[in-house]
Amino acid sequence: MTNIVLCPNLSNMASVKKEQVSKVSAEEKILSAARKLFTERGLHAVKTRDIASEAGINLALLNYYFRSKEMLYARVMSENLTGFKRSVSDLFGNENMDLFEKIEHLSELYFLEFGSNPELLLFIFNTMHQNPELFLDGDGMQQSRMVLFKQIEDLMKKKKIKKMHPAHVMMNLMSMTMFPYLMFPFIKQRAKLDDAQMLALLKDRVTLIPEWMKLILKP
Amino acid sequence: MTNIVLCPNLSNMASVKKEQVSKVSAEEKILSAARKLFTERGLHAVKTRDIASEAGINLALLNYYFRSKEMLYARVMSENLTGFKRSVSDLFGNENMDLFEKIEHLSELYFLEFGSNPELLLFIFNTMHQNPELFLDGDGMQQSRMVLFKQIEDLMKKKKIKKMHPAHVMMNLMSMTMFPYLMFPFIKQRAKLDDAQMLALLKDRVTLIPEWMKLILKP
DNA sequence: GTCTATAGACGGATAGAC
DNA sequence: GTCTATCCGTCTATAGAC
Repeated sequence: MTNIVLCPNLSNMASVKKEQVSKVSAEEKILSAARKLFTERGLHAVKTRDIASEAGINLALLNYYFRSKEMLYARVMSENLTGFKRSVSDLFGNENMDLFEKIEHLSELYFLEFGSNPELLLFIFNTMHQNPELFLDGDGMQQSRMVLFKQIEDLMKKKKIKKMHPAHVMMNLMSMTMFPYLMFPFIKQRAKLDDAQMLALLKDRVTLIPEWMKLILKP
Repeated sequence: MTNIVLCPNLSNMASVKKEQVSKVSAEEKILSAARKLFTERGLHAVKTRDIASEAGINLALLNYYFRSKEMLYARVMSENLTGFKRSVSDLFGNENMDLFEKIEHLSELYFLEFGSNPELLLFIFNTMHQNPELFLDGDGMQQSRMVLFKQIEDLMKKKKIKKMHPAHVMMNLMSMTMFPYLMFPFIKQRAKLDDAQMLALLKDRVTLIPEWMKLILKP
Protein backbone atom coordinates (compact mmCIF):
# COMPACT_ATOMS: atom_id res chain seq x y z
CA MET A 1 0.00 0.00 0.00
CA THR A 2 1.44 3.33 1.07
CA ASN A 3 5.09 2.49 0.75
CA ILE A 4 5.52 4.76 -2.19
CA VAL A 5 9.00 6.14 -2.06
CA LEU A 6 9.67 8.74 -4.64
CA CYS A 7 13.06 8.31 -6.22
CA PRO A 8 15.29 11.26 -5.71
CA ASN A 9 16.31 12.72 -8.98
CA LEU A 10 19.91 11.68 -9.49
CA SER A 11 20.81 14.55 -11.73
CA ASN A 12 20.48 17.16 -9.06
CA MET A 13 21.31 15.58 -5.76
CA ALA A 14 22.55 18.89 -4.54
CA SER A 15 19.08 20.33 -4.41
CA VAL A 16 17.70 17.67 -2.11
CA LYS A 17 18.63 19.57 0.99
CA LYS A 18 15.09 20.22 2.26
CA GLU A 19 13.46 16.85 1.55
CA GLN A 20 10.39 18.17 -0.26
CA VAL A 21 11.39 15.81 -2.98
CA SER A 22 11.68 12.44 -1.51
CA LYS A 23 11.20 9.98 1.23
CA VAL A 24 8.28 9.54 3.52
CA SER A 25 9.67 9.72 7.01
CA ALA A 26 9.61 6.69 9.26
CA GLU A 27 7.22 8.53 11.53
CA GLU A 28 4.74 9.00 8.73
CA LYS A 29 5.08 5.41 7.58
CA ILE A 30 4.26 4.23 11.07
CA LEU A 31 1.32 6.58 11.32
CA SER A 32 -0.26 5.47 8.11
CA ALA A 33 0.31 1.78 8.80
CA ALA A 34 -1.19 2.24 12.24
CA ARG A 35 -4.16 4.12 10.87
CA LYS A 36 -4.86 1.32 8.42
CA LEU A 37 -4.53 -1.54 10.89
CA PHE A 38 -6.20 0.06 13.90
CA THR A 39 -9.11 1.19 11.78
CA GLU A 40 -9.56 -2.29 10.35
CA ARG A 41 -9.08 -4.38 13.45
CA GLY A 42 -9.13 -2.24 16.56
CA LEU A 43 -6.60 -1.71 19.30
CA HIS A 44 -6.19 -5.16 20.76
CA ALA A 45 -6.17 -7.29 17.63
CA VAL A 46 -3.28 -5.29 16.22
CA LYS A 47 0.22 -6.05 17.52
CA THR A 48 3.06 -3.57 17.41
CA ARG A 49 4.92 -6.07 15.24
CA ASP A 50 2.11 -5.92 12.68
CA ILE A 51 2.42 -2.17 12.48
CA ALA A 52 6.19 -2.27 12.20
CA SER A 53 6.13 -4.78 9.38
CA GLU A 54 3.27 -3.05 7.56
CA ALA A 55 5.25 0.17 7.78
CA GLY A 56 8.43 -1.56 6.73
CA ILE A 57 10.36 -0.25 9.70
CA ASN A 58 11.78 -1.69 12.84
CA LEU A 59 9.80 -2.41 15.93
CA ALA A 60 11.92 -0.18 18.15
CA LEU A 61 11.19 2.87 16.04
CA LEU A 62 7.57 2.70 16.98
CA ASN A 63 8.42 3.31 20.61
CA TYR A 64 11.07 5.82 19.69
CA TYR A 65 8.51 8.04 17.98
CA PHE A 66 5.34 7.34 19.90
CA ARG A 67 6.45 6.11 23.34
CA SER A 68 3.86 3.31 23.46
CA LYS A 69 1.26 1.48 21.46
CA GLU A 70 -1.53 3.18 23.38
CA MET A 71 -0.20 6.63 22.60
CA LEU A 72 0.03 5.76 18.93
CA TYR A 73 -3.52 4.52 19.03
CA ALA A 74 -4.72 7.68 20.71
CA ARG A 75 -2.95 9.75 18.09
CA VAL A 76 -4.57 7.87 15.21
CA MET A 77 -7.96 7.96 16.79
CA SER A 78 -7.79 11.63 17.49
CA GLU A 79 -6.76 12.38 13.91
CA ASN A 80 -9.54 10.20 12.55
CA LEU A 81 -12.13 11.95 14.63
CA THR A 82 -11.25 15.60 14.75
CA GLY A 83 -11.28 16.30 11.04
CA PHE A 84 -14.54 14.51 10.69
CA LYS A 85 -16.24 16.17 13.64
CA ARG A 86 -15.07 19.54 12.45
CA SER A 87 -16.61 19.29 9.00
CA VAL A 88 -19.92 17.99 10.32
CA SER A 89 -20.02 20.76 12.90
CA ASP A 90 -19.34 23.43 10.31
CA LEU A 91 -22.12 22.14 8.12
CA PHE A 92 -24.71 21.75 10.89
CA GLY A 93 -23.97 25.18 12.22
CA ASN A 94 -24.36 27.08 8.96
CA GLU A 95 -27.23 29.47 9.65
CA ASN A 96 -27.69 30.51 6.06
CA MET A 97 -28.18 27.18 4.41
CA ASP A 98 -31.58 25.70 3.71
CA LEU A 99 -32.41 22.45 5.53
CA PHE A 100 -32.61 20.27 2.46
CA GLU A 101 -29.55 21.75 0.92
CA LYS A 102 -27.79 20.98 4.16
CA ILE A 103 -29.03 17.42 4.01
CA GLU A 104 -27.63 17.03 0.53
CA HIS A 105 -24.27 18.39 1.61
CA LEU A 106 -24.25 16.03 4.54
CA SER A 107 -24.90 13.05 2.29
CA GLU A 108 -22.11 14.16 0.06
CA LEU A 109 -19.73 14.68 2.95
CA TYR A 110 -20.32 11.15 4.15
CA PHE A 111 -19.97 9.80 0.65
CA LEU A 112 -16.57 11.39 0.31
CA GLU A 113 -15.50 10.36 3.79
CA PHE A 114 -16.78 6.81 3.99
CA GLY A 115 -17.15 5.79 0.36
CA SER A 116 -13.39 5.54 0.12
CA ASN A 117 -12.96 4.03 3.57
CA PRO A 118 -15.88 1.87 4.67
CA GLU A 119 -14.04 0.63 7.75
CA LEU A 120 -13.82 4.08 9.26
CA LEU A 121 -17.46 4.28 10.23
CA LEU A 122 -17.37 1.01 12.09
CA PHE A 123 -14.25 2.21 13.85
CA ILE A 124 -16.05 5.38 14.87
CA PHE A 125 -18.94 3.45 16.35
CA ASN A 126 -16.70 1.11 18.23
CA THR A 127 -14.89 4.09 19.65
CA MET A 128 -18.16 5.75 20.51
CA HIS A 129 -19.27 2.73 22.53
CA GLN A 130 -15.92 2.05 24.16
CA ASN A 131 -14.69 5.60 24.75
CA PRO A 132 -17.79 7.76 24.78
CA GLU A 133 -15.85 10.55 26.46
CA LEU A 134 -14.06 11.21 23.19
CA PHE A 135 -17.40 12.24 21.75
CA LEU A 136 -18.40 14.73 24.36
CA ASP A 137 -19.22 17.78 22.34
CA GLY A 138 -17.19 20.89 22.43
CA ASP A 139 -19.23 24.05 22.54
CA GLY A 140 -18.95 24.34 18.78
CA MET A 141 -20.63 21.06 17.98
CA GLN A 142 -23.31 21.50 20.58
CA GLN A 143 -24.31 24.83 19.15
CA SER A 144 -24.12 23.59 15.58
CA ARG A 145 -26.49 20.76 16.27
CA MET A 146 -28.92 23.19 17.86
CA VAL A 147 -29.00 25.18 14.65
CA LEU A 148 -29.88 22.12 12.57
CA PHE A 149 -32.39 20.92 15.13
CA LYS A 150 -34.14 24.23 15.15
CA GLN A 151 -34.45 24.17 11.38
CA ILE A 152 -36.14 20.79 11.64
CA GLU A 153 -38.51 21.95 14.37
CA ASP A 154 -39.40 25.10 12.46
CA LEU A 155 -40.26 23.12 9.37
CA MET A 156 -42.36 20.66 11.33
CA LYS A 157 -44.23 23.50 12.95
CA LYS A 158 -44.86 25.12 9.59
CA LYS A 159 -46.13 21.86 8.15
CA LYS A 160 -48.12 21.17 11.31
CA ILE A 161 -46.50 17.79 11.84
CA LYS A 162 -47.14 16.90 15.43
CA LYS A 163 -47.37 13.21 15.78
CA MET A 164 -43.68 12.47 15.78
CA HIS A 165 -40.76 13.63 17.84
CA PRO A 166 -38.28 15.78 15.89
CA ALA A 167 -35.55 13.37 17.00
CA HIS A 168 -36.99 10.85 14.56
CA VAL A 169 -36.18 13.13 11.67
CA MET A 170 -32.64 13.38 12.90
CA MET A 171 -32.41 9.62 13.38
CA ASN A 172 -33.77 8.97 9.92
CA LEU A 173 -31.34 11.37 8.35
CA MET A 174 -28.40 9.83 10.14
CA SER A 175 -29.62 6.33 9.44
CA MET A 176 -30.13 6.78 5.74
CA THR A 177 -26.85 8.58 5.22
CA MET A 178 -24.55 6.48 7.34
CA PHE A 179 -25.91 3.00 7.69
CA PRO A 180 -25.37 1.84 4.10
CA TYR A 181 -21.63 2.28 4.58
CA LEU A 182 -21.74 -0.14 7.47
CA MET A 183 -23.66 -2.59 5.33
CA PHE A 184 -21.20 -2.21 2.48
CA PRO A 185 -19.73 -5.74 2.53
CA PHE A 186 -23.12 -7.23 3.21
CA ILE A 187 -24.95 -5.48 0.39
CA LYS A 188 -22.14 -6.04 -2.07
CA GLN A 189 -22.25 -9.74 -1.49
CA ARG A 190 -26.02 -10.12 -1.48
CA ALA A 191 -26.75 -7.94 -4.47
CA LYS A 192 -23.73 -9.36 -6.30
CA LEU A 193 -22.27 -5.96 -7.06
CA ASP A 194 -18.66 -4.97 -7.59
CA ASP A 195 -17.07 -1.99 -5.85
CA ALA A 196 -17.81 0.39 -8.70
CA GLN A 197 -21.50 -0.47 -8.87
CA MET A 198 -21.75 -0.25 -5.13
CA LEU A 199 -20.18 3.19 -5.11
CA ALA A 200 -22.54 4.30 -7.87
CA LEU A 201 -25.50 3.24 -5.74
CA LEU A 202 -24.13 5.13 -2.78
CA LYS A 203 -23.57 8.18 -4.89
CA ASP A 204 -27.17 8.09 -6.11
CA ARG A 205 -28.20 8.42 -2.53
CA VAL A 206 -26.60 11.83 -2.25
CA THR A 207 -29.46 13.30 -4.24
CA LEU A 208 -32.10 10.73 -3.31
CA ILE A 209 -31.87 11.22 0.43
CA PRO A 210 -33.01 14.85 0.40
CA GLU A 211 -36.00 13.78 -1.67
CA TRP A 212 -36.92 11.05 0.75
CA MET A 213 -36.52 13.41 3.66
CA LYS A 214 -38.91 15.81 1.95
CA LEU A 215 -41.46 13.06 1.56
CA ILE A 216 -41.19 12.12 5.19
CA LEU A 217 -41.67 15.73 6.17
CA LYS A 218 -44.65 16.43 3.92
CA PRO A 219 -47.61 14.20 4.64
CA MET B 1 -6.56 -15.54 11.89
CA THR B 2 -7.67 -18.80 13.32
CA ASN B 3 -10.46 -20.79 11.85
CA ILE B 4 -13.43 -20.32 14.03
CA VAL B 5 -15.80 -23.13 13.33
CA LEU B 6 -19.32 -22.74 14.50
CA CYS B 7 -20.19 -25.89 16.26
CA PRO B 8 -23.74 -26.45 17.31
CA ASN B 9 -23.66 -27.35 20.91
CA LEU B 10 -24.17 -31.02 21.37
CA SER B 11 -22.23 -31.37 24.55
CA ASN B 12 -24.78 -30.53 27.17
CA MET B 13 -28.11 -31.39 25.61
CA ALA B 14 -28.40 -34.49 27.74
CA SER B 15 -27.52 -32.90 31.01
CA VAL B 16 -30.27 -30.33 31.03
CA LYS B 17 -32.73 -32.52 32.84
CA LYS B 18 -31.10 -32.08 36.22
CA GLU B 19 -30.30 -28.74 37.76
CA GLN B 20 -33.71 -27.06 37.45
CA VAL B 21 -33.68 -26.95 41.17
CA SER B 22 -30.94 -24.69 42.26
CA LYS B 23 -27.59 -23.42 41.29
CA VAL B 24 -26.55 -22.25 37.89
CA SER B 25 -23.90 -24.66 36.63
CA ALA B 26 -20.35 -23.46 36.17
CA GLU B 27 -20.71 -24.02 32.44
CA GLU B 28 -23.66 -21.66 32.27
CA LYS B 29 -21.95 -19.09 34.44
CA ILE B 30 -19.01 -19.09 32.06
CA LEU B 31 -21.25 -18.85 29.03
CA SER B 32 -23.17 -15.89 30.30
CA ALA B 33 -20.09 -14.07 31.49
CA ALA B 34 -18.47 -14.70 28.11
CA ARG B 35 -21.53 -13.52 26.25
CA LYS B 36 -21.57 -10.31 28.22
CA LEU B 37 -17.88 -9.52 27.86
CA PHE B 38 -17.37 -10.64 24.26
CA THR B 39 -20.44 -8.75 23.16
CA GLU B 40 -19.26 -5.61 24.87
CA ARG B 41 -15.59 -5.67 23.99
CA GLY B 42 -14.89 -8.23 21.31
CA LEU B 43 -12.59 -11.22 21.22
CA HIS B 44 -9.18 -9.69 21.78
CA ALA B 45 -9.95 -7.13 24.43
CA VAL B 46 -11.37 -9.80 26.69
CA LYS B 47 -8.93 -12.00 28.61
CA THR B 48 -9.77 -15.47 29.84
CA ARG B 49 -9.05 -14.26 33.33
CA ASP B 50 -11.72 -11.56 32.91
CA ILE B 51 -14.29 -14.16 32.00
CA ALA B 52 -13.32 -16.42 34.87
CA SER B 53 -13.58 -13.67 37.43
CA GLU B 54 -16.84 -12.28 35.97
CA ALA B 55 -18.25 -15.79 36.16
CA GLY B 56 -16.87 -16.30 39.64
CA ILE B 57 -15.16 -19.51 38.71
CA ASN B 58 -11.63 -20.67 38.23
CA LEU B 59 -9.61 -20.11 35.11
CA ALA B 60 -8.97 -23.79 34.55
CA LEU B 61 -12.67 -24.51 34.31
CA LEU B 62 -12.95 -22.43 31.23
CA ASN B 63 -10.64 -24.76 29.37
CA TYR B 64 -12.19 -27.76 30.99
CA TYR B 65 -15.58 -26.94 29.48
CA PHE B 66 -14.69 -25.17 26.29
CA ARG B 67 -11.20 -26.35 25.33
CA SER B 68 -10.00 -22.88 24.35
CA LYS B 69 -10.88 -19.23 24.40
CA GLU B 70 -11.61 -19.21 20.69
CA MET B 71 -13.98 -22.13 20.92
CA LEU B 72 -15.86 -20.33 23.66
CA TYR B 73 -16.01 -17.25 21.50
CA ALA B 74 -17.31 -19.25 18.54
CA ARG B 75 -19.96 -20.77 20.74
CA VAL B 76 -21.16 -17.40 21.99
CA MET B 77 -21.13 -15.91 18.54
CA SER B 78 -23.03 -18.78 17.08
CA GLU B 79 -25.72 -18.53 19.73
CA ASN B 80 -25.96 -14.78 19.24
CA LEU B 81 -26.37 -15.11 15.51
CA THR B 82 -28.37 -18.20 14.73
CA GLY B 83 -31.52 -17.33 16.61
CA PHE B 84 -31.50 -13.89 15.14
CA LYS B 85 -30.89 -14.98 11.55
CA ARG B 86 -33.59 -17.58 11.85
CA SER B 87 -36.33 -15.19 12.87
CA VAL B 88 -35.43 -12.67 10.19
CA SER B 89 -35.39 -15.38 7.57
CA ASP B 90 -38.79 -16.70 8.61
CA LEU B 91 -40.26 -13.24 8.40
CA PHE B 92 -38.72 -12.33 5.05
CA GLY B 93 -39.79 -15.59 3.52
CA ASN B 94 -43.45 -15.42 4.49
CA GLU B 95 -45.28 -15.42 1.15
CA ASN B 96 -48.65 -14.52 2.60
CA MET B 97 -47.80 -11.37 4.44
CA ASP B 98 -48.27 -7.92 2.95
CA LEU B 99 -45.08 -5.89 2.45
CA PHE B 100 -45.93 -3.17 4.94
CA GLU B 101 -47.18 -5.57 7.52
CA LYS B 102 -43.88 -7.36 7.12
CA ILE B 103 -42.01 -4.11 7.61
CA GLU B 104 -43.87 -3.49 10.83
CA HIS B 105 -43.08 -6.97 12.11
CA LEU B 106 -39.44 -6.46 11.22
CA SER B 107 -39.31 -3.20 13.18
CA GLU B 108 -40.86 -4.94 16.11
CA LEU B 109 -38.49 -7.88 15.90
CA TYR B 110 -35.51 -5.55 16.05
CA PHE B 111 -37.05 -3.60 18.87
CA LEU B 112 -37.39 -6.73 20.94
CA GLU B 113 -33.96 -7.99 20.01
CA PHE B 114 -31.85 -4.84 20.27
CA GLY B 115 -33.89 -2.61 22.52
CA SER B 116 -32.89 -4.77 25.44
CA ASN B 117 -29.33 -5.26 24.27
CA PRO B 118 -27.93 -2.33 22.31
CA GLU B 119 -24.42 -3.81 22.23
CA LEU B 120 -25.52 -6.82 20.23
CA LEU B 121 -25.96 -4.97 16.97
CA LEU B 122 -22.48 -3.50 17.11
CA PHE B 123 -21.16 -6.96 17.85
CA ILE B 124 -22.95 -8.31 14.80
CA PHE B 125 -21.45 -5.67 12.55
CA ASN B 126 -17.98 -6.22 13.87
CA THR B 127 -18.38 -9.91 13.24
CA MET B 128 -19.71 -9.22 9.77
CA HIS B 129 -16.63 -7.21 8.89
CA GLN B 130 -14.11 -9.49 10.53
CA ASN B 131 -15.63 -12.88 9.73
CA PRO B 132 -17.86 -12.32 6.72
CA GLU B 133 -17.93 -16.06 6.05
CA LEU B 134 -20.17 -16.49 9.06
CA PHE B 135 -22.80 -14.54 7.19
CA LEU B 136 -22.85 -16.51 4.02
CA ASP B 137 -26.50 -17.32 3.58
CA GLY B 138 -27.87 -20.75 3.86
CA ASP B 139 -30.42 -21.60 1.18
CA GLY B 140 -33.18 -20.64 3.54
CA MET B 141 -32.10 -17.05 3.99
CA GLN B 142 -31.26 -16.57 0.36
CA GLN B 143 -34.70 -17.64 -0.72
CA SER B 144 -36.40 -15.64 2.00
CA ARG B 145 -34.72 -12.47 0.92
CA MET B 146 -35.79 -13.10 -2.64
CA VAL B 147 -39.40 -13.22 -1.52
CA LEU B 148 -39.13 -9.84 0.20
CA PHE B 149 -37.21 -8.35 -2.67
CA LYS B 150 -39.81 -9.48 -5.17
CA GLN B 151 -42.55 -7.85 -3.12
CA ILE B 152 -40.63 -4.59 -3.27
CA GLU B 153 -40.07 -4.83 -6.99
CA ASP B 154 -43.71 -5.67 -7.66
CA LEU B 155 -44.86 -2.67 -5.70
CA MET B 156 -42.44 -0.38 -7.48
CA LYS B 157 -43.62 -1.67 -10.83
CA LYS B 158 -47.25 -1.15 -9.86
CA LYS B 159 -46.48 2.39 -8.71
CA LYS B 160 -44.33 2.99 -11.76
CA ILE B 161 -41.34 4.03 -9.70
CA LYS B 162 -38.38 3.74 -11.97
CA LYS B 163 -35.80 6.24 -11.01
CA MET B 164 -34.34 4.38 -8.09
CA HIS B 165 -32.82 0.96 -7.65
CA PRO B 166 -34.93 -1.38 -5.49
CA ALA B 167 -31.86 -1.93 -3.33
CA HIS B 168 -32.36 1.60 -1.99
CA VAL B 169 -35.69 0.59 -0.51
CA MET B 170 -34.00 -2.32 1.20
CA MET B 171 -31.18 -0.09 2.43
CA ASN B 172 -33.62 2.48 3.78
CA LEU B 173 -35.63 -0.14 5.56
CA MET B 174 -32.56 -1.65 7.17
CA SER B 175 -31.12 1.76 7.99
CA MET B 176 -34.21 3.11 9.68
CA THR B 177 -34.87 -0.02 11.66
CA MET B 178 -31.37 -0.85 12.82
CA PHE B 179 -29.24 2.25 12.90
CA PRO B 180 -30.90 3.98 15.84
CA TYR B 181 -29.83 1.11 18.08
CA LEU B 182 -26.24 1.76 17.15
CA MET B 183 -26.72 5.43 17.94
CA PHE B 184 -28.33 4.61 21.27
CA PRO B 185 -25.62 6.02 23.57
CA PHE B 186 -25.09 8.95 21.28
CA ILE B 187 -28.74 9.97 21.02
CA LYS B 188 -29.39 9.43 24.69
CA GLN B 189 -26.62 11.77 25.63
CA ARG B 190 -27.37 14.48 23.08
CA ALA B 191 -31.11 14.55 23.54
CA LYS B 192 -30.69 14.21 27.31
CA LEU B 193 -33.05 11.27 27.58
CA ASP B 194 -33.11 8.48 30.11
CA ASP B 195 -33.34 4.83 29.12
CA ALA B 196 -37.11 4.72 29.41
CA GLN B 197 -37.67 7.75 27.20
CA MET B 198 -35.20 6.41 24.70
CA LEU B 199 -36.98 3.07 24.56
CA ALA B 200 -40.30 4.83 24.11
CA LEU B 201 -38.88 6.69 21.11
CA LEU B 202 -37.61 3.46 19.63
CA LYS B 203 -40.94 1.81 20.18
CA ASP B 204 -42.73 4.64 18.36
CA ARG B 205 -40.65 3.78 15.36
CA VAL B 206 -42.23 0.35 15.11
CA THR B 207 -45.37 1.92 13.71
CA LEU B 208 -43.77 5.01 12.21
CA ILE B 209 -41.33 3.17 9.97
CA PRO B 210 -44.01 1.46 7.84
CA GLU B 211 -45.61 4.87 7.32
CA TRP B 212 -42.36 6.44 6.21
CA MET B 213 -41.69 3.52 3.91
CA LYS B 214 -45.11 4.08 2.34
CA LEU B 215 -44.29 7.72 1.74
CA ILE B 216 -41.00 6.85 0.11
CA LEU B 217 -42.76 4.37 -2.13
CA LYS B 218 -45.62 6.64 -3.16
CA PRO B 219 -44.47 9.77 -4.91
C1' DG C 1 17.75 7.87 13.58
C1' DT C 2 17.77 3.11 12.94
C1' DC C 3 18.93 -1.28 14.03
C1' DT C 4 19.47 -6.08 16.97
C1' DA C 5 18.84 -8.34 21.01
C1' DT C 6 16.58 -9.07 25.10
C1' DA C 7 14.27 -7.98 29.48
C1' DG C 8 10.07 -8.48 31.72
C1' DA C 9 5.09 -8.77 31.92
C1' DC C 10 1.02 -10.99 30.36
C1' DG C 11 -2.11 -14.43 28.94
C1' DG C 12 -3.67 -19.08 27.37
C1' DA C 13 -3.38 -23.56 28.51
C1' DT C 14 -2.40 -27.70 31.44
C1' DA C 15 -0.76 -30.96 35.23
C1' DG C 16 -2.10 -32.86 39.10
C1' DA C 17 -4.10 -32.63 43.97
C1' DC C 18 -8.53 -33.03 46.05
C1' DG D 1 -15.92 -31.08 38.71
C1' DT D 2 -13.15 -27.68 40.77
C1' DC D 3 -9.10 -25.94 42.48
C1' DT D 4 -3.76 -24.16 42.79
C1' DA D 5 0.43 -23.77 40.74
C1' DT D 6 3.03 -23.33 36.81
C1' DC D 7 4.63 -23.82 32.04
C1' DC D 8 5.70 -21.47 27.93
C1' DG D 9 4.82 -18.71 24.05
C1' DT D 10 3.77 -13.91 22.78
C1' DC D 11 3.95 -9.06 23.26
C1' DT D 12 5.45 -4.35 24.64
C1' DA D 13 9.13 -1.72 25.77
C1' DT D 14 14.03 -0.68 26.28
C1' DA D 15 19.21 -1.03 26.29
C1' DG D 16 22.89 -0.34 23.61
C1' DA D 17 25.71 -0.85 19.16
C1' DC D 18 26.27 1.64 14.93
